[in-house]
Formats: sequence, C-alpha cells, structure tokens
Amino acid sequence: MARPKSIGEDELLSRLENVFREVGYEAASLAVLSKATGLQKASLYHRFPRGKAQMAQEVLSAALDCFTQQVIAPLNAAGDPEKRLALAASNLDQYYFGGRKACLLNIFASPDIDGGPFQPSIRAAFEALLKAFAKIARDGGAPASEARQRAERAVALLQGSLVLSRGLQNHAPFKRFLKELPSEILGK
Amino acid sequence: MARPKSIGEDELLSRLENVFREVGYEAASLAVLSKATGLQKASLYHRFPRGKAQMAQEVLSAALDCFTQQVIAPLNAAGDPEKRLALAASNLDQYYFGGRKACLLNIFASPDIDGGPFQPSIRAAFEALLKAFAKIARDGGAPASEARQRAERAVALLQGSLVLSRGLQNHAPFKRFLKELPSEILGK
DNA sequence: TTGTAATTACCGAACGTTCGGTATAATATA
DNA sequence: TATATTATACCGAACGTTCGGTAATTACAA
Repeated sequence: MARPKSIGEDELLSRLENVFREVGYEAASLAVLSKATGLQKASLYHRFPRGKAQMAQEVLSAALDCFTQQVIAPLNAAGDPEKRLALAASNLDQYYFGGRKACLLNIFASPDIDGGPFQPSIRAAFEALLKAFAKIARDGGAPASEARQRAERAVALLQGSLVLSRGLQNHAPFKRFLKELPSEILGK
Repeated sequence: MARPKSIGEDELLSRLENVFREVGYEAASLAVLSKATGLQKASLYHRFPRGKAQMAQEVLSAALDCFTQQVIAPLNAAGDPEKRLALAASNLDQYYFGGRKACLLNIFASPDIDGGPFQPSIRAAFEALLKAFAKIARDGGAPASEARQRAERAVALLQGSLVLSRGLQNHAPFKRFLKELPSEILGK
C-alpha cells in the first residue's frame, strides 16, 4: 500500500555506523551521512525524526546488540571454555574487521564534555563484557578474585590493541591480542 | 618593544590541550577554545595564523615533548631498570592525571577520515614509546624476541586502561595498570 | 624628560560557508 | 487514487576565518 524503502534498515544503520566510527560523532555531518547512505537529508529525517542524535543512538544500540550476540553470548554459553573463547575471538576478529574498525565505545565516549547521552550505554556495554570475561575465566578454573582482574586486562588489551593498531596503521597488535586472549583469560 | 602577552604560551597551549582532550578535535570549536583561553577568536588567530589545525598541531607537539621528557626519557636512561620504570610509572600517573585525562594519541587518531595531518606524529610517538619499553625490558634481562611483545602489551594496556577507565567512569583500571606495569615489562 | 614612531597583542564585527533541522511539493508504488 | 518516500528549497544558528582598528609597551630623537 506504500512505496518501498529504497534502503533497508539494517543496511542503513550499517552505513551510518561506518561513518560514525570512521570520523566520530561531531565530524559525521548530515551531508556526509547523506552521501554514505544515498538518502537525502530530508529522507534521513523521515527515518530518524529526532535527527543525528537518534541515528547515533540507534547505531550504537544495533552495534551493541550485534556485539552481544557475536561475542558476549558465546562467552556466557555452556560448554568447553576454550571452545567458547575461540568462537568469541573469531567473532571479535570479524566484528572489528581484523582490527581495521575502531570501537564505537571508544569513539562515542569522547565527543561530549559531560557524561553525554551515550555514557550509560557505553558503561553498561563495558560491564557486560567484563562480566562475561570474568565468568568464562571462572568456568576455566580461575579463582573468583583473579577472574575479574583477568577480565579487566582482556578488555583493556582489546581496546588498547585497537588504538595501537590504528595509531601504527598496522593490525598486528590486534591480531596478537586475539591469539593471546585464551591464555590471558584461562591462565598464564 | 611590544605589548606583553596576556597569557603565556605554555599556559595557552595547556588550556587548548585540555579542550582538545576533553571534547575531541571537531567538537573543539573556536568559541569553546576562546572561552577556555580567555582570548578572542581573532586573538587566537594572531597567535596561530593557520588556525585551529595549527593549534592542534602545536598542542600535540608540546604534549609529545612533555611525554618524551617525563616518560620516555626515564625509560631510556641509565641505571636500575626497576627504578627507571617506577619513575616512568609515577610520571605516567601524573601525565594522565590518575586516569582522568584521555590520551591525545587516541583523541587525534580518529577525527579525519584519511590519514590526517596528525597520523605521522601519532605513529612516531607510539613507536618511540614501544622502543623505550622494549629497551628497558631488554635491560631487565628479557630476551630481545620477547621485549618487543612486552612493549606492545604495555602500550596496549596503557591505552586500553585509559579507555576503560573513561568508559566506566572509574579510574581503577588505570591505577591497576600502573601497579602491574613493572612486572609486565620486567617479567612475569 | 618628553614626544613620537614602531612593534606587538588584542578585540569587535563581519565574512562566506556549513551546520542541523524543517517545511512543502514532486515522485513512485500500490 | 492513496500514501510512503524522496527531492528541492529554505531557515536560523554556529562554524572557521578575516579585517580594521585599538591598547599597551619599547626605542629613540629632541
């Protein structure tokens, strides 16, 4: 009964996400977002009535859903910890495109001075990942006191290896992080 | 022979740096920079004729000079590796204000799509830090093959712990990084 | 010592451009 | 035709930048 969308919501969010991740929130102007999606500004406003902020929020939300499904779920699943961890690592590699994609949690943490509208989501995402890493560490036999520390180290290494890979324009640090992740979590 | 400056260059660069670090390059508008420094926009152009880009470049350059002096120099110095590392860690704590200040290398790496004017400096800074960490690892007895890996880990943990501390709004991860840095570099 | 020129730092006001956002009309599909 | 979607035109505000001119200090000649 209506004209079909010229671009599906998934593809639309994916293109928007790429822009936000590559240039940051502030530099992602509507002109750039329009060009990246093939939709005019007015069309973007038709899809996101609250404008750029809504685009970013939905992008972040979708990205976190995807991350939860691809990475956190395997970590929290049942079964052999080593296998779960290997799957999570493989999906991390996919998710960050081998270290070529920056993390939205890092990108969206910086723009606004005060907490900003994204901070709660960011914090929750970090804590979910920490919890999942800690759980699989315990499942692998680590004492509860150490599990949390290993989880924090793993998350820091993930973020840091992405930053370093980007800074060096060389993805080796991220790849090395992935390789060392199992021993990092399950024991030295 | 001339009217004295109402704000010294060091203080000026320091204020600009704070803004860039807190909100990022794009969101650091001339209006904000003007307010933070007490100089009108036109006065900022008197000090930095090439505008905002020059401000950022000089801020980055000054910050890297400071970082080199405070952190890299101790690592490269002569003497007991443990003591040099302890000094570097203490100065890192100062430099990042206990984890409350973001790293410019992370902030300035994101804004521009293509390499951007800051990428060479960023890359050089990372490599200098990697080299310094690797040297002190070797000085501490690590085999050359492991020294570079430990250095990469340390840099990733530094950057990652800053990102995580910011995301969690809790500086414990950064503090823990500082505490674990010596064993990270000098041996398990 | 005084007065003037030279030099530098600073500022108010405006520039053209682009920003995010909003109408409204045209288009394409059902 | 009915309607979701897109395109065009436009808005006020903010952007980075520029310019003419003023304030403050020093150097030097009278």
